[in-house]
Amino acid sequence: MGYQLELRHFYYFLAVAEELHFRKAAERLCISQPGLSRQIKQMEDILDVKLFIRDKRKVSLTAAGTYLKKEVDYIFNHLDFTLKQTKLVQTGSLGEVRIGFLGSAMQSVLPDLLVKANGQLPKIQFSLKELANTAQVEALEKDQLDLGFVRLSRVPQNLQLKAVFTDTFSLVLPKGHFLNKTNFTGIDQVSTEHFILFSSDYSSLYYDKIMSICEDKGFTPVVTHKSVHAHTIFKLVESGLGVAIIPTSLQKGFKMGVKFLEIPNIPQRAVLYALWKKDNRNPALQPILNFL
Amino acid sequence: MGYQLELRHFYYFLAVAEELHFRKAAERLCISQPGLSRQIKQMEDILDVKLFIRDKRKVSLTAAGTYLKKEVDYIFNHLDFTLKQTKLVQTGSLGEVRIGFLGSAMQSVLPDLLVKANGQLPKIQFSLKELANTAQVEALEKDQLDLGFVRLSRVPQNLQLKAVFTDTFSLVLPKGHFLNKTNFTGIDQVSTEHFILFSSDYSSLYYDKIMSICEDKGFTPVVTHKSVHAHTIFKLVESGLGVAIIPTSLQKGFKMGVKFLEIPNIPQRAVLYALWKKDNRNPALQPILNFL
DNA sequence: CTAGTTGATAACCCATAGGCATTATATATT
DNA sequence: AATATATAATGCCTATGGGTTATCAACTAG
Repeated sequence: MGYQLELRHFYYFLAVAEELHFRKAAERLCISQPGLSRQIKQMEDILDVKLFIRDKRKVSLTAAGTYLKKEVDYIFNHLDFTLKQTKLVQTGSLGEVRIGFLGSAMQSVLPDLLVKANGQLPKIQFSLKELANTAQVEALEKDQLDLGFVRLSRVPQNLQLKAVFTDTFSLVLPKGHFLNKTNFTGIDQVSTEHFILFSSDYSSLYYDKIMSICEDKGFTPVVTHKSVHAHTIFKLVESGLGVAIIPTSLQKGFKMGVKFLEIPNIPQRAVLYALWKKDNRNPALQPILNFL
Repeated sequence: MGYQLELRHFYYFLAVAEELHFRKAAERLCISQPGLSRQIKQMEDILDVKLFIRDKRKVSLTAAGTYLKKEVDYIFNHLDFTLKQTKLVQTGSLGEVRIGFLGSAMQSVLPDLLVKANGQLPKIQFSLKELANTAQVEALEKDQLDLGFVRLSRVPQNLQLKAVFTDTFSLVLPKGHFLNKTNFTGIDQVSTEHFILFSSDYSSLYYDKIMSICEDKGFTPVVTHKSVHAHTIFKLVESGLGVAIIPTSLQKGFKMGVKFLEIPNIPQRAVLYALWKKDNRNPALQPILNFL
C-alpha cells in the first residue's frame, strides 16, 4: 500500500502490452518473469484498473489498457524528445524538427524548404525520414515526427493538412514509343497498354487518382506491376514492360531511357500536403510552418 | 552509474524549480533536504545537463532547466489526465461503441438511442455501419462490431438477442391504386398483383414473414422484383411494377408517389432486435444496452 | 567576528525491486 | 484418463539504493 507509480511501471506495461506475453516481455526487459508479474499487478492496484486479461493461455489488453498504451506511447516519445531537446538547449543549438516525407516530396518542396530554413534559422536542425503515408500519420500521433509530407485527403481530427504543391500528371513511355509531344492528345491512346503504378498501400489517394484519370476516359487500365520507387517504375517502363502515370515533377533528376508527356485536359492533380499535429509542443515547428 | 530516470526525479525537479529553494522544496515533498539534493544531482548526471545554478545564496533555473520545467509540467498534466481517463474507460463512461444496423433501424430506434446516449454519456462515441443481417452476425463474432440491429429470430449461441421495436406491416401501393383507407379490408384484395420484396439474403426472416402473411390469406404472391433499399422498392411501386409489404415505420422520411395502408387483422409483426456478443469485452457497451 | 543562512557530503538504515524455486492452471499429447 | 508442456502467480530471500541524521563548507547580515 501507499506505493507510487514510477516510470519503470510504464516501461514494463508497454513491454507486456506489445509482447502480450509476460515471459517474453520479461526477457526483453532483462528481468525475471515473476518480478515483471508483480510490478504489473502493483501498477493495476495503484491505478485500481485492470490493464490485462490473463485468460486461458493468452494475455490481452482490456479497453482501459488499450487506451493507456496509446497515451503512454505518446507520452514516452514526447518525453524522449523533450530530454534530447533539453540537452540541445544547453549547448545552444536549440531546435530540431523531425520530418517524414514521401520520396516525391524530395523533388522540390522539401529541398526548397530546407534551404530557406537553413538560411534564416540556422539553429534549427532537421532529421529526415522517408516514410509511407500511413506510417507518417502514426508517427505524428505518437510524437515521433513533427511534420510530414503526404498524399492523403483525409486524416484524423487532431492532425492538420495543408496543400503545399499541386502538380499535373504525366505519362511515362519508353524512348521508342510511337507517341510524342505532337501526336499525343489523350490518355485513351494507351488504353490497351499495360500499366505500372505506385502501390496502393504506399499511397492509396494517388492510386485512386490514376484509376479515375483512366476511367474518365472510358477504360480500366491493366495494372501489371506496382512499385514504391519512381526509379523502379522508370526502369520497368524503359524495359518495355508497360507505361506509367506519375506526378509531372517526379521526372526531375532522372536520366533514363524514358520520355514524359504531360497529360492534357484532365482535372486531376497530384497534391502534396504538409501534415502536422495541431497541438504539437515543439517550438521549432511554428517558424518552419511559416515557410510553407 | 547506470541509473535510470524515474518519475520521482521529475516530481522533485518540479518542486525545486517552483520553490527555487532546496529546503522548502524538500519540506513540500516531505523528504529531507540532503536526499533531495542527491536526487537532483543524480538527475543532472543522468541527463548530462545542468538544470539549476546554485549561486551564492540563491538557486535559479538554467535555460535548459526552464525548457524542461515547461515540458514536464505539460507531461505531468497529460499523464494525470490520462490516468483519470483510463479509469473512466474501465467503468464504461468513456469509449467507443461500434454499431451495425439495417437501414430500417435508422427510422426511429437508432436515432432515439443515439440521442439518449449522447445526452447521458456524452463521452461515448459511436461508429455506425449499415450492414445486412448476416454481415452483422459475422462482424459481431469477429469483434469488429459491439452491437447490431437486425431482423433475425435465430442466432449463434454466443450472441444475445433482444427485441427493441415491434412494428405492424403496411401495404405499399401506387398513388392511383383503387384501394384506399376505407375500402381496404385485407391483403387478399391484392392477391393477383405482382409483389416487390426485400431480398431474402438481406433479411430472410422478413421475407418469410411476408410470405406467411399471404399464405395465411390463402395465396402465394408472385414476386417479380427484389431489392435491399426501401427507396428502390417505393420507386418500383410508384412506377406501377407491383405492390409491396413493408414494416409500417419505414414510410417515415419518404415523399414519393405511393400510399401506405396498414394491414389489419394479421398476427405477424416486424420485430427489430438488438444483437450483441454475450462476452463482449467493451465496457462502454453495457451502459448503452441499458438504454434499450 | 559571530550567528544564521544556504546546499553538499558522509555514514548508516531499511524498504523494496528483482531473483530463484515452486505452485496453480490450462492446453496439447499420449 | 494420464502425462507433458506451457503459461502466470506466489513465497521467500537478498542487496541495491533512496532516505535518514549529523556534519561540513560557503556565504551574508549585523
